[in-house]
This record gives sequence, C-alpha cells and structure tokens, in this order.
Amino acid sequence: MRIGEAADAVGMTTKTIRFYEDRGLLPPAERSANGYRDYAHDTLSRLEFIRRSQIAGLTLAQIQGILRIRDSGLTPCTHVRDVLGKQLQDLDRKIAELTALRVTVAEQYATAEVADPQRCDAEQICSYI
Amino acid sequence: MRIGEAADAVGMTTKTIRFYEDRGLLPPAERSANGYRDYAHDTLSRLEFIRRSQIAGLTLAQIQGILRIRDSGLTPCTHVRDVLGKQLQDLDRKIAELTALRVTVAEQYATAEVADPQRCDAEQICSYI
DNA sequence: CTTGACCTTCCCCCTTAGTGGAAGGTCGAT
DNA sequence: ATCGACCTTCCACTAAGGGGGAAGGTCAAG
Repeated sequence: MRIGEAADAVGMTTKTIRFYEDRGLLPPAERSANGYRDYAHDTLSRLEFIRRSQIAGLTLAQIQGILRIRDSGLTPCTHVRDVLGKQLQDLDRKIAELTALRVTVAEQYATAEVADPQRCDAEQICSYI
Repeated sequence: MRIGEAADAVGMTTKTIRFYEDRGLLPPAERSANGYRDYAHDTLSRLEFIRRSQIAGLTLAQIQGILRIRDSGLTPCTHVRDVLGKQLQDLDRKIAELTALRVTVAEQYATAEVADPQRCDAEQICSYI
C-alpha cells in the first residue's frame, strides 16, 4: 500500500504519516523498487491506535512510549495503565486550574459589568484587572 | 530607570521587557545618552498591569488590545468587559472539553485497572485505547 | 509523447511566551 | 588599565503537531 492509500484509509495526510515516521511512531517504512513507501495492512491499525490515543489526549511522546514497549515484544498494559492514570491526574489538575481561574475572571467581569466607565481612573490602565 | 532595575522591581527578566517592547505592549523606550533604555515610573504600572492580565489568563494579543485603547486616550472599560466576557466563555468551553475528556479517560483507566495483562491480544497494540 | 497523479527529500512556516547565547559597547571601582 | 556588572542587537531555540511548497523522480493512460 502506498502512502496516499494509507492516508486515505485512516483519514490522515501523507505529511502526517511521514511526520510520524520521522518522530519514530512508525518504523522506517519498507520501500518498493521505485523507492516509494510500501505499507502492510497492520500499519493502518497502528495509525488508528495513534489517533485513538490522541483522542484520549495523549501526547505523541506518550504514544511513542507505548508503541516502543509493544515493539519490544512486551505487552504495554501496565505502562498504558500508568499513562492513563497520569493523564487523569493532569486532567484533574487542569480542570481545577481553569475552574479557579474562572472564579477570578467571573469576579472581574461582574465588576466590569456594573461599573461606570466615567469613573475610570485616568491614572491607571484599567480598574477591573 | 535602567531595564535591569525595572525588571527587578516587577520581577521580570530584562529579556521579557525587551520582548514586550518588541511586541508592542510597551512603547519604544526612551534612551539615555549611552543608548540604554531609560524607563519612567509609570512603566512599572504598565508591566504590572500586563502581569495581572496574564494571571487572568489573557493572551498578550488581548492585553495589547486593551493597552492600545488606553494609549489612544480612551477608557478601555467597555473593551475590557468584552474581553473578560469572551475569556469566561473560553474558560467554560475548555472546562467542558476537559471534563468530557476526563470521562472517556476515566473509563479507559477503569478498564485497564481491572484487566488481566495475560489476556492482552498480541494482534492489537492495546485493548484499552 | 505528454499529461496528470502520484511519490521522494528538503527546508521553511505557523501557534505562545518567552529563553539562551554570541558579539560587542559602557560604566564605576579597584 | 582592567575587571565585573551592566547594557545593546540579533539569531536561534523550546514544546506540539503538523502544513506549505519547491525541485525532482515514477508510472499508467490517452
């Protein structure tokens, strides 16, 4: 399978597939006699795994970590569990940060909504922030 | 005031202050006879305003928009209210996105926690993702 | 034989908010 | 006179995930 067919099959661009190879998420592709990349069918599952992992919010570096374990012949289950656990922690932290920020901004917005622009102090840039 | 003193006064680096000038958040600095930047005291309030705005999660582009209105002699109150309103919307959207993602990842994690690594299918990369 | 649709490598570009470092000028104190 | 601590400009680089496009090779169809 040529790179364009693989790209169409999984809904990525050829640029993205070459980029993943360059980043080590895909092994160096087999080449046809003319130098074109020639993919076996299991490359598609690998690409789809990458996409599912991205939907779960994993970074390419994390995905690469999982794939490397798989490629070494081991089962990455334990590692995947750890990565998912860390991802949960990260999400909780980010949600907490954004929620706290929302409180601050909501207060500022409430102040700005009821304020009188005429009373804006010319000495400072803005009294709401 | 030289750039290093200004930086120390507000807790930024000289690099950051030059960067803000380059981005148009600070007007081109006055120069001493030797070519050194020479800041008046009100630059400090401007830098502190930038920092407070960043704490509210505003981007430098948004902050620049507010400062430009201020520099044109107008009161930026109305614009600030709009920017804060948009920021609230953005925060709500991001929180909703992360919360939805958290649900997905939590399900995957729950599956991975109770699973038996021995049953990992060698044909696929990982059954949890 | 030429056209068009593929493919190759290569390098530069984008986003955000800076950071690091090189090469060189300036100043006060020793 | 020279040392260290400043300052100047400019260029490159970071994380993340690709996108754009040039210059050139390959292949089947008309």
